[in-house]
Amino acid sequence: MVGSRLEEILDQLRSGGGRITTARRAVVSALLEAHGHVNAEDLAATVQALHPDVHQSTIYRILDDLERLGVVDHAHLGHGPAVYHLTDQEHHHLVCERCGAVVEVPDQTLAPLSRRLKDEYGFSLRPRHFAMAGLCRSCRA
Amino acid sequence: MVGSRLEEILDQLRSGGGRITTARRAVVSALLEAHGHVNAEDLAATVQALHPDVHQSTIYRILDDLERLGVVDHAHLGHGPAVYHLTDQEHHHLVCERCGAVVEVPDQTLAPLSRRLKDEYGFSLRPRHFAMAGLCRSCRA
DNA sequence: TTAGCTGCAAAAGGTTTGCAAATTA
DNA sequence: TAATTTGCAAACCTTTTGCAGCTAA
Repeated sequence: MVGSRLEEILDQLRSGGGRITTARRAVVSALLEAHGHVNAEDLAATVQALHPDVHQSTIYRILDDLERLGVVDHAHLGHGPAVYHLTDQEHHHLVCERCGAVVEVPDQTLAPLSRRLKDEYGFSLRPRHFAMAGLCRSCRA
Repeated sequence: MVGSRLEEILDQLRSGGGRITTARRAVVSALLEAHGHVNAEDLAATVQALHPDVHQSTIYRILDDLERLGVVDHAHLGHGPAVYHLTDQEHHHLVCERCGAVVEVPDQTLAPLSRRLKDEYGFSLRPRHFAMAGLCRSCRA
């Protein structure tokens, strides 16, 4: 149920010392609606449909706050703007360099690589933050 | 020998219908000197040390041309500017989200993942284009 | 009441573009 | 000479910031 997830997140904000404002409620709702990756502009459009005077800069600030709380993460899926999503909707992104299609892959697909990088380089992969580029099925000639 | 590699690349430019100019020669030299990833600004600094009036926009245009020729590739290693490198200096990048350290890993480390993504998703990974984020040995607490 | 948010406007950072002048082949 | 490149300035796009006013607690 989405409503309770909303309240859960707002509670996290509250207990992190934050205040519940219209803008914050709206941004979290929009993220929940988005069901995946959204960029700040689309998020703004969704929020502003109901609350026209929520400024884009406020949205960036809220996303920042949520990210600091660990509720939201963002990824760079190509040359355009970053995309944001709730951390419980996590998945890895494969982005087609030609057509821009985004393929989502589950955690366990990256797990072996992740283990190897840790063993060989002491590096803890956090593979959600950046997308992996390539060519999708239909674009690779 | 670097000089011949330079001529090789200039030949590629020529046979691609391009002209050899001071700016182009200087950018390719700077790329050869760089021995790895450089961002446009650093590249500009190197070029401008000898040719002060080569403009930054010219450098972007040349990098674009070289990329179209397949001689150069770029990657996004974090939130900052893109970094460029010659395609024969290819390697994958692991970037520490905390301290910015860049670890280079060889192709074959990514090969199993690459194979799997192709099998399961029909996706051809081109993993050089985007860096993989995480925490380096000294930063993971 | 008062710390914390927000709107606004302006700036920042990286990159791209239009155009006229310079240069290469 | 003709077509490409270049320098410059200005625009662009995404994101950040300073500040004064507003609002949740």
